[in-house]
Amino acid sequence: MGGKSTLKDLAKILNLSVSTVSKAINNSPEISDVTKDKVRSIALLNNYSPNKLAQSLKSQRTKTIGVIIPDVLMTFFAMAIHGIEQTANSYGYKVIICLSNESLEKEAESINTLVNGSVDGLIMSLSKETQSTNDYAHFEEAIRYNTPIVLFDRTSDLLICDKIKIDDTLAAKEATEHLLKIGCRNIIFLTTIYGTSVGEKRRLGYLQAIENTGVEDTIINIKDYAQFECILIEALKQGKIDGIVAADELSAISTIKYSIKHSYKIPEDISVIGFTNGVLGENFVPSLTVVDQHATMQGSLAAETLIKRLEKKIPVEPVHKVLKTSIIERESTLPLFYAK
Amino acid sequence: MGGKSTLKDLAKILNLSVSTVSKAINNSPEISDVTKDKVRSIALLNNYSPNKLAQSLKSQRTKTIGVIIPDVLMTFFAMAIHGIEQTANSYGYKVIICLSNESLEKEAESINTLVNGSVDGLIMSLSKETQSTNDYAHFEEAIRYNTPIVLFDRTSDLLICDKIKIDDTLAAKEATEHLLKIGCRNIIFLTTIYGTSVGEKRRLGYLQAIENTGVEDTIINIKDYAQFECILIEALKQGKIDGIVAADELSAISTIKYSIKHSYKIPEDISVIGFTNGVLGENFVPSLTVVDQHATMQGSLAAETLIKRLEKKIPVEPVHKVLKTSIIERESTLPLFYAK
DNA sequence: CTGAAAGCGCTTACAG
DNA sequence: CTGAAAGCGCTTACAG
Repeated sequence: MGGKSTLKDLAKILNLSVSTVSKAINNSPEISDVTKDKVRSIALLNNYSPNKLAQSLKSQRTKTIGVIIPDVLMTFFAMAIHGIEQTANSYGYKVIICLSNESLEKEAESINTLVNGSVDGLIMSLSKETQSTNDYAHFEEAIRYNTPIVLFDRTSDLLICDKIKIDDTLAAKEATEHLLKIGCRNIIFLTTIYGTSVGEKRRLGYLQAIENTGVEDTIINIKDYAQFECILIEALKQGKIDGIVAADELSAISTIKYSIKHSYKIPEDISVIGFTNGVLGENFVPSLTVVDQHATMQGSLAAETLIKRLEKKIPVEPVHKVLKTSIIERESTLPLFYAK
Repeated sequence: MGGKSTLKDLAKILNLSVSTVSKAINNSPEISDVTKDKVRSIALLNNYSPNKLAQSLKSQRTKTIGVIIPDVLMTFFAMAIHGIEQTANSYGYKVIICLSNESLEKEAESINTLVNGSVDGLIMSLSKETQSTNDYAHFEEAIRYNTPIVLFDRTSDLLICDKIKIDDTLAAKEATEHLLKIGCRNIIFLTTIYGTSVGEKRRLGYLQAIENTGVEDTIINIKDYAQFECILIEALKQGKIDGIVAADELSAISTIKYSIKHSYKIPEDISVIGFTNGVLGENFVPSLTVVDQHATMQGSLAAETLIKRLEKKIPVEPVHKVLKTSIIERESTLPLFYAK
């Protein structure tokens, strides 16, 4: 009644000491059942609930995990958040979210504000800038505070910590091989996420796949969506492209969109495969064949790993989990039995 | 060096009292410049940064705001988060995110865990279940704790607090009128968010728009996406539908997708208008004409309002801000000059 | 079985 | 200008 009640308030009402009340509420075996009952009913009556801040200060644990990701608007990260949140909650943990907006500085700020008492641990996917400059000085703070970090998706070999990811090289290799299998012979790799670890590895996988197949390698790197159409169409004019591996969801969709606009038929003329199993690709016409990176699962595993680490339920060596990706065949690629 | 340093640590090193060190660090005028300098250099050397938990316990302010939304995967909410996060950060606030998953129970849990010390205030958009059962008992806890709440988008008249929203009725009316203007005469309203305040209001706006125009009202309410195609096509067969107002982004896209699949031409046969200006509608072919609800702006305003409320920079009467929506004309509706 | 005391890390009114 | 003391709300080792 009228604001939050504290242990002190209850103690006064009950004519007991704060310690006794505390123990009663925490069901300590030290306390008699009679007292426990009395305390509990008064606690209920006064809607008592312990102050989390005070508990955290005492226990040095917040039961909160910090999540720092580049962007909520990318389907992949929205799905990952979903997984993190669900799993964290099931273990009784809350989630604080910070967005780096692909900026190293904001990533650093986020680490610094979270690390000092606000969270027990961190789940991160690195910003573009961090990955391209390879500058990890801003992680020092987290290390000094002994705050465990779990990296997912966009990870780095220079950071020693738990990691959840997919084998991007292998995934892109398989995606490219899928195009080869259905008969594509002029396959290009298109990326708008150049500079990220995953973009780089996917490029590598593409190159590995076409090695010794006689397919020539063409990498298209688009920095600005404003020039997407122009660059893509120019490339399509060069050779008779029949397959495109796009490094993320939106660029795959854009590829299809502009190709169709310029009278290329998808998948008859060009088969397109993308990354991330999101609503965008699922609902597009033609629907997008994608490499499923199991975003929700990555998030969920990251949360589980972090929590087990915090609760010391896993061995000290860093966890390095690599999820198997799978290809979801949809309409943007020729079906296998069509194979020329 | 080796873990976090506290005021006590610094005091010991400096041979000063904890109080003096605290004041020096907070640049209190009570302290001499010489001492301040000494304290600061030692603080820097030991990477001292104050423990947020302890500060919060003392000041009874966490500088954190809790956000409870139904779903991150809906573009609208992802955009809103983006706005909230950005604005909150610019004011030096952190953001804790909880997802209700459209469930009243989870919404209640989130309120309860956040309200007790973890956050200074709450930004919420109500879950479907909360809105359809009209049960607000779980808000009691927030009220008792005197935690200010700002509601956005999915609000309720039964809750007295700050609110940021759009005029959904008017927006749907304008959307429908847009279809009328381009010549549509058989317009249906399609919704998958029946039971939410916004869904209901949009339905009303549609009805208002067609009143006295001779257009017959047809409401299609789809509960399960598995039946979307079937229900939609059945409806299209009934009459010669030439316009569809869809209550959200995904249902608009699905409408277009299945219509095209069944050989209807968009927009030549049917013009489709949806809600939310997201990547999905923007990149679809044909691109989607939408009512822009200014999701990011709603989030940003919600954050600003909450923070001003917390810092007592606005009058006590609840803020009720209604954003003007705008229609973004794209390819899924006939252009105006085509009007029959 | 109950309570007084110390302490988590900080701030601030009060003395000196 | 500096410091001792109290307190934010809790927990827990120690006495009784």
